[in-house]
Amino acid sequence: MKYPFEEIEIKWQKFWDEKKVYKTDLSNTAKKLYCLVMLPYPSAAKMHIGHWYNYGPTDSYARFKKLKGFNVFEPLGYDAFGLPAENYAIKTGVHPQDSTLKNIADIREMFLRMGAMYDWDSELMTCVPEYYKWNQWLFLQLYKQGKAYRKNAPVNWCPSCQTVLAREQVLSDGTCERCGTTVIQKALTQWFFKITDYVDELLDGLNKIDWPEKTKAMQVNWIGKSHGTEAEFAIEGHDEKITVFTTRPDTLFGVTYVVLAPEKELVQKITKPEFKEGVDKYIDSIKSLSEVDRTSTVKEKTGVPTGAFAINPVNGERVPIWIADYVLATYGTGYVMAVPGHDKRDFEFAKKFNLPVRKVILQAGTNESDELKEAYTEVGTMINSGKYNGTQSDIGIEKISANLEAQNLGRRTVNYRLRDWLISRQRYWGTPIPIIHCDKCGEVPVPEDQLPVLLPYNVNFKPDGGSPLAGNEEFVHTKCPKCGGNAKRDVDTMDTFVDSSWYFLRYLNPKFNDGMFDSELAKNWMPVDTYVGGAEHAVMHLLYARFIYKFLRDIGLVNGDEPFQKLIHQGTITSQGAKMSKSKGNVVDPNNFTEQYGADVFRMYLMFMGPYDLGGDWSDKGIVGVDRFVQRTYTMFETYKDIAKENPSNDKYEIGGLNDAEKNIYRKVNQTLQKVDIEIDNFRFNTAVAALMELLNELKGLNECRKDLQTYVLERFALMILPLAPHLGEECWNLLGKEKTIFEEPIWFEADSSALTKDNALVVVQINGKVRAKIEMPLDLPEAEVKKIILSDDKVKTHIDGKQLVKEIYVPNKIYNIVVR
RNA sequence: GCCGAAGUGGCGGAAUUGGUAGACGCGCUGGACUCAAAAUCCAGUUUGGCUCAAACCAAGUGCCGGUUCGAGUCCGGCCUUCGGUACCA
Repeated sequence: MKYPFEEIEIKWQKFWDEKKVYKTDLSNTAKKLYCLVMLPYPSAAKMHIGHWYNYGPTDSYARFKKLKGFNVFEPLGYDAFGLPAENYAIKTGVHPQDSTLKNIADIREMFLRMGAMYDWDSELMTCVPEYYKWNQWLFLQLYKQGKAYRKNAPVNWCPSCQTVLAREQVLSDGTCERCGTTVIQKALTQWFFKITDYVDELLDGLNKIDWPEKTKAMQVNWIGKSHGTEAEFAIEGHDEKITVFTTRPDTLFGVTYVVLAPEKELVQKITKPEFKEGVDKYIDSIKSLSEVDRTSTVKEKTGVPTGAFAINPVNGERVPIWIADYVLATYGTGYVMAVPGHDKRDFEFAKKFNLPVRKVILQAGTNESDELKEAYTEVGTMINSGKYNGTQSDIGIEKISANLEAQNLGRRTVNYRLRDWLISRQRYWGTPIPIIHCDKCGEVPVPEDQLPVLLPYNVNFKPDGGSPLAGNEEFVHTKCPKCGGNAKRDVDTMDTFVDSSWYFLRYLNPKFNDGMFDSELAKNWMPVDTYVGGAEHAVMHLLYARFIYKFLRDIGLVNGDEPFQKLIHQGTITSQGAKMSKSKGNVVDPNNFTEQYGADVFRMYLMFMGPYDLGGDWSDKGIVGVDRFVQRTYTMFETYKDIAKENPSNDKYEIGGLNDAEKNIYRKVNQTLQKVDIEIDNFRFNTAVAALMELLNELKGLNECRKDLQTYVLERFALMILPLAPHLGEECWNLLGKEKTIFEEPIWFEADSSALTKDNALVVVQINGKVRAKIEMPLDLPEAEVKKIILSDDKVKTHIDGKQLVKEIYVPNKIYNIVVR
């Protein structure tokens, strides 16, 4: 009979639900395992194959761990605030709350259909006051410590999303991470979280966690720590100084000009009157450029002189001050000393504007008088550098830095690329920022007992350039908590990455009323043991969550320094070579396959396709193979219906007491047990499925085994397939005639180690590295015996006859390599 | 440019510490069953040579070179693809 998946899937889902088999007892922490998967965003677009690929295999891992005796906590929630719902509302008029709740219902249904073992009592969504109240509370705690602050700064503005973005949310090509529109720069007063307070810890903590090296490298690069020296250049005729940051103080003698970022205020102060027009014009021309154009490395460098001069602290030399857009106001001090001889960018710039190039580092094997064709940026011997001449430049770095410090003209310092996290959003569908602006008292935090600041339902969320909440009079007008006078609420909402930076703590008790989360539970259940999600969050979510976790630790709410111990990235499933998206029209609907083959086959096929972290281009070519495997499995269990009732198995069999067919199968099943165990544990589902297929092929000889051994084998087969195809697994177990289901009483069979050995060894004979024969012989034979057998082999003889044996290498029970001449 | 990962049959992909390359699956070919087809089952399937066939021989894991008794795996130099990042001083 064909495996009736519709019937069987519904049957077990209902059963699991009724028995509440997935409810985790959080009071039992002896063998706790927190398995977390990044919470889905409930967008209007239906779940696609990528979702199944993310959630299905992770659930299989969690189930496997449960069978292995772990007390597994596997929760699920919804990242329910955010732009797409609001944009959808603008387009269709459907309120974000309504569409979001509907989408959540759809997603939940899909997860049930998948047969995932989520603890539904822990389900949460971020868009309800019970949740976002605690975003506000978190904000206030950060605020109290000066870690949430407001400043006017040039920020990234997405003209399409009509909101500012954090730096991490701007892609490398200068476009918006969400919508792909080119982001522009705007100076605005916005709220920031001071992630930079934790910068060193965020860097060092990476050494303590089991994450993909690639991801750690991305965070390291993003944080961008660099050691260097600040040097002070006096400005001719001004009291102010220009402090530059450099990683190469050894090249200070090669400075031939100084460059300021055009937007720095100092520029206005020092520009000579006769240069003012040129400078103003230049600054204007820069403003009209987008961030993409501005930072493009291909673009020719531009700049203008200010007419002012700076004094080099090491040699008192007078050098011109320029402004140029290749110097960024946001990195270092915004001022740069230019050493064209030994910096690529400075070289280019100097060549273009005919500024002098001075060689101060001599490349080994070249002459002082050789003209520099390009900047030499490596270590060399210092020249034209006064008393440092002849010094190796890497030593010169130390010497000059020490000297600057001694003269109070500079200091060694550290610079970071990481900037504070901009969390304000000029949008509606998010957490209101709990701040009141009072004319008298200024910025006043909403008292904690007045939280949550509710997000009003009625609001005009059509974009008109400002925050939608500003249009809701009732929301905006309030009393100042300090003086009682009329005041206005902050009308911005928070970046949704705030929601997702601590949701995993809330899962432990989403109904908790006395705080952000149940701190006691968190102390017992954190860190998350295994976290699975997309690599695209490497420098956004995964950095923010680490930061917030460290802050929560500092205010005593959690123990430990890192929230996610082990991190796994699932690969991306593409379709026709591209990411699946509605606009490309290449979205593959999972329902096509679940309707035809059932959830188990589909899940298993996704796992069988290839390595989990690789992803790949979608093709349904092989799904019939997995379907056949499931059909054959089901047929086999039907054939042996109720066998466990009539012929209970032993826990173990003595190899010696088995006939050949039994021996083979007994060994194979135990080998597979060991293999499947290791493979699933390491998220190598493809090889786990393959091992089970191999076993099934071997079980053709099952009817030649004694009955109770048949039970032994089938019990193990059912158990192994269960994490991968949960409905089928339960059904198979049930067919054996078992009273209890596996998930009521999770068990796992350990492999019988005595069954993993072989009777014979197959020794491969190589002659000059080429395989010439394969000879079966008893295990662990002394080498001399082995040699005797091999040299008497006909095939071997033909290859060594008449030749001289030079060398022999024997790898016991495996390889015998003979070198002849 | 820099950082990271990958490149294996017609296809998806296997291969402890260097030790039988191609597991498992798809597809294809042949056969069984069938009036026929589908489904299912059995056998074969890296390429080339030789052969009725088997045996056998040769080549083969992106390219070139190296280390080694032995390299998909290690080392050096490239090429391609995919991610990340990009004037960071």
